[in-house]
Amino acid sequence: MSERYNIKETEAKWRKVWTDKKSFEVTEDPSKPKSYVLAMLPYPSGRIHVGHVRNYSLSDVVARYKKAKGFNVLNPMGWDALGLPAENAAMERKTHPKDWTYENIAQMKAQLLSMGLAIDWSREVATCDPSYYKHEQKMFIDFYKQGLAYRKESMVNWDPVEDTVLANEQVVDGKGWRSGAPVERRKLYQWFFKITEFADELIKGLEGLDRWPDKVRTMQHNWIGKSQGAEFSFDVVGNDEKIKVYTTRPDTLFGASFVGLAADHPLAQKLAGDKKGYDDFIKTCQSTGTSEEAIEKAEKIGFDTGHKVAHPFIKGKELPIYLANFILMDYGTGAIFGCPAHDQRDFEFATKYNLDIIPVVQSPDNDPLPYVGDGQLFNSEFLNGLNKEDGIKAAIKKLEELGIGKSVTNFRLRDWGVSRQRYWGCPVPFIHCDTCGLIPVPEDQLPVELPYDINYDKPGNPLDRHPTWKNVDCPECGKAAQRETDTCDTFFESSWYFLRYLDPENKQTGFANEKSNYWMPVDQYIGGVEHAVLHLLYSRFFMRALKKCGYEVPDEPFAGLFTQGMVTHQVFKDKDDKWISPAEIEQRDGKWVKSSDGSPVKAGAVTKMSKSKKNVVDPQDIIDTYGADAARLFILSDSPPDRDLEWTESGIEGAWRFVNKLHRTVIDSIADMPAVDTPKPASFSDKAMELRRAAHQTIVGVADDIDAFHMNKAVARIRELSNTLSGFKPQDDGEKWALREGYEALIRLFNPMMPHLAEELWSQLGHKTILAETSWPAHEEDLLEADTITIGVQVNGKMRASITLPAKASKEEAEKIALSEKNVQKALDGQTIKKVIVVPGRIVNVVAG
RNA sequence: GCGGGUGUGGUGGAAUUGGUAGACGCGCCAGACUCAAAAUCUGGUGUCCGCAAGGACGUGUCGGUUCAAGUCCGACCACCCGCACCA
Repeated sequence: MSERYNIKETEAKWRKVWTDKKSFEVTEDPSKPKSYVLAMLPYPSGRIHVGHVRNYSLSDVVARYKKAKGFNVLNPMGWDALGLPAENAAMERKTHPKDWTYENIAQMKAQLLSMGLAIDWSREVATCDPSYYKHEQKMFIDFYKQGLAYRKESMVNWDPVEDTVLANEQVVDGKGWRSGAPVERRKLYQWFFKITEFADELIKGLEGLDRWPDKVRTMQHNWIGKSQGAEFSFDVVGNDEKIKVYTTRPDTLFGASFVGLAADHPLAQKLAGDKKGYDDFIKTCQSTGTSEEAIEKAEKIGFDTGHKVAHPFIKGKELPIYLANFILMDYGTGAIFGCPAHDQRDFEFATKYNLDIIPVVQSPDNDPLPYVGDGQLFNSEFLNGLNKEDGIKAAIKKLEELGIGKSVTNFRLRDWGVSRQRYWGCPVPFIHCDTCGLIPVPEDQLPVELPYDINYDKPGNPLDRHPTWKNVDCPECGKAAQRETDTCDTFFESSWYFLRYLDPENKQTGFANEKSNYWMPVDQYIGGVEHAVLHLLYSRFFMRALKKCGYEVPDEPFAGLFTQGMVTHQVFKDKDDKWISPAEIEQRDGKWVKSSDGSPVKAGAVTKMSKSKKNVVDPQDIIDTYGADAARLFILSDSPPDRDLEWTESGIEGAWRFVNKLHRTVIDSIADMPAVDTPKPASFSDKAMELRRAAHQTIVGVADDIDAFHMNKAVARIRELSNTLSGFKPQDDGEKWALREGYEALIRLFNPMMPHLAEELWSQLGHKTILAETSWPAHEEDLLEADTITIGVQVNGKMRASITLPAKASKEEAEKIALSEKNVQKALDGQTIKKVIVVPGRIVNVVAG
């Protein structure tokens, strides 16, 4: 009987071996194909969560697998260390964002190390380090010089009590999360990156990303939201003002019954500022959140300015001008014409304010209004009889002839607002001088470092009220000037970090071009689907922007992308209807009760892990109890990686049992195996051949599954082969040899998932090499085909029997065997056979009647 | 509101992309070992009828195409996620 597997000691032993041998540290090697495997870098919150374990288990499988397949694999790790949570923690716990962050990094690094990841830690970066953000300050200035960074006024959520800008997530039910005061919308001067300059290129680039999930490409496509339409101006009746509108449906212009302006449209104040109720209306609009969701969901309200515009096509017709809360100043021109008969929102608005609803498009199926589909135009003078497409063209042509409009391409994509009025971010490297204006910080004065001595006693931005930090001499004229106190959105850091890994020693100039040329683009990027748009789009924008500034980078940063699903867990409530952690409960007689006092517990839905619902599992507890291999295995089993994974106690226990069982059966089987490197026998028994086929088919199957990210299927195959091997009792030398061959293959196949156990067993089997430096097992082509197969036989499409026949049997043979089967005869019951369909290797279907 | 996704046994999920639905795992049931328990091992396990052989039903719902549909087409239903200052 073998000794029990000592997981803790063994796992630590092998991690030390990998570290000592620097197994995962790499350099550029042009003689080998490279593979840059990258997991999204974590935010250092303090503890790793199960989502991290899933992410890094996946990237580790890919990294180890690719390495075994002969690739020069780079798999780095770093810390997305700037951001809001550090400041919240600092305020709550009277600590400093920097101290809090670095403590968290130390803790989380220890946790990640315990997972046994094949990471090149020599390249580790933390984005809060001035040696990191120095480079982005340089980039920021480069962007500015190329016209890719600029300042303009923009709307923010403003907390009037805290005197600060609020993130959308800090707005709860329209109120500041801390102060509880109703949130206002305010305009502020802010920095923007001109992502819209590349809108078209970013759409076109999506076509080439064939190793990205379709859904992410679709989401980005829709996010950029290219639309073709017309822009034209209405004359305001009674004064010289013009209102420029954007529309994708100029063909419905004869159905227009009003013109709508965004509440913050430049003309709004002028047209309606003196009217009764205007201030209240603006206030109501400002109390709505700034998120698109909040605006779209809010009840559609309007304000009649009392002014009118002239219809450009219909002489003498005038349309009322309304302010409306559903019109976005950021999209199009911030003004629309409303055609209630053919637009859902306009329809609701017109119904509410009793405006005309004039149908001009005939629905072929007489659909009810509003009808947004294609159809023949009517009530539309020169457009009558045309369809939508031709109508749009004709309407634009007319607008052009009248000299009031033109065809335009519009994007939903807005420029990226990067200003944050917070401390724990990369300082925007600019100086405001009363004489010289806005001046970039000279390169030799970079980085602009964050001051350490700050306080959170007062509301607002700590940089803004710091006694000395913002005082600086103007680099141009030398007079007293002030630093920009805005910091950057933390998406800035994550937009280029994968370049920073490529040249870790070079702290001065960022990334060297030769090195980035070797490693870029990232071959396999892995992370949460929640980044489908922002982070992944910003990174794509960055490559193009950097290129424009002369940096040598590819257009597309990530050649392959995989987005993993969330990790979920069941939620529970105690007898007082309060959320209760799964760690505090247990099952007794099939019912959930609180462990401490046996009181009843209600089981709820399976949802995303969240602290507030207390359904969070700490992976460190799991690793400490079951070991890293079991944790990794569980998370890779069962659920396909792109779908949500439900965390269950029984699941992790099952994985742990398998780890132990593998260890036990391999150790117990050593006695049945020949010594390591025993030459292959000349011949094998049928039983041995069957075993060898199973092993070789599994080698190919697991590789295919990993290539396709079907880790759950790869694990299932490994378990199948393990079951086959553990039930095999060898009788002769050939069978013994086949058993060793099978186990050695098995160990190499599960090495990417359970690397500690694999190394241990590999060494127990007598190998002096380590698996981290051992190749993927080779397969023999002629062992991939079975010699007999079993296929089904249908009669009139219903399964009636299954037959076993040689794999190479002809159609005729298959038909003959099928028809002679007694259940087939019975099902035929003397009917005439009309047709027999034979799909070789698949099925026989007898059609009779 | 807009956009995206998912739906198969008690349960997580397989199904070579139109060809034996339920691989593999979890759970459950029975048995072996044990004074007992744990661990481990063996067998069973979609539902209904049947002692069995076997039969009927079965992939969210309804309809269609096909020799053959979880897979293709049409219409619905339910749930989940994202929406630009969370990372």
